Amino acid sequence: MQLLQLHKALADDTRLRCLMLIAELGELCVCELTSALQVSQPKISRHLALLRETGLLSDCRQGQWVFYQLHADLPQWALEIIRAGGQSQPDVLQADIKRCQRINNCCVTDI
Amino acid sequence: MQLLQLHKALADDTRLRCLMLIAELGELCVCELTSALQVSQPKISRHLALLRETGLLSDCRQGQWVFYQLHADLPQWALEIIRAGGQSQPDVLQADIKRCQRINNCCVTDI
DNA sequence: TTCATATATATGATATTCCGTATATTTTGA
DNA sequence: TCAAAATATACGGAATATCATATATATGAA
Repeated sequence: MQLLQLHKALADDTRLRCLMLIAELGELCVCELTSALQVSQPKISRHLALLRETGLLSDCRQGQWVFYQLHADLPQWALEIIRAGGQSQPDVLQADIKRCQRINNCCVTDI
Repeated sequence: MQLLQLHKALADDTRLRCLMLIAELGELCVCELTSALQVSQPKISRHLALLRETGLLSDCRQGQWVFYQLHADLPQWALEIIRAGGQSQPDVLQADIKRCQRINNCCVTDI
């Protein structure tokens, strides 16, 4: 993971919101992100694939669903960049979180 | 200054190195950055202009030279992202610093 | 096996970014 | 006023990125 690659990965609105949402809420599946960001499924999938290839996210299939989470091996400086970014626009993040309720969603897994 | 704009601004090798160098050394002029990064003057100028327009840098003309520095009004989260990034590749940063000696340069201003 | 759901990928068009080169602007000193 | 140095900008062209749409793959249930 290189610093330049991280900035490139986060230099897109869809990817940035996906990552911030996952950093805040833990693991999320594709359909949850689709409903939270209100964008098409192929678009979400493409961007998640890039975040995975960059090393920012890891995926884990559970049945029909694929859950994405922050990659376990992220270096400290990357975690700090992500965390600092989360403080920049709490309103945007909160709005995405609101739309991300698992209630009424496809994949209620636990609780 | 929006988080997305910051990541876009730093999603380029030339801009990233310029910013890291300035964050580390304080104010630098265009010719110093040109010699440190070994890239053409118009290329440096164009990228510095973008960093300035994004709000990351401010410029200050001193005679023939224009010095760039971190913008004074940067929010805390932006400073944290910059600082964390500086820890990611100390070797690259040190190499750029070495090439940035003011000795033999055009614009030795003080000391 | 067949169908429905969730996710991934391919494709071609559009938009954005980046670069080299040439040229313009500003400042200093002769 | 002229020349030189430092910096900025304009202008195509080339490379990248992004998107919508269509289609493929994988899983679970009937």
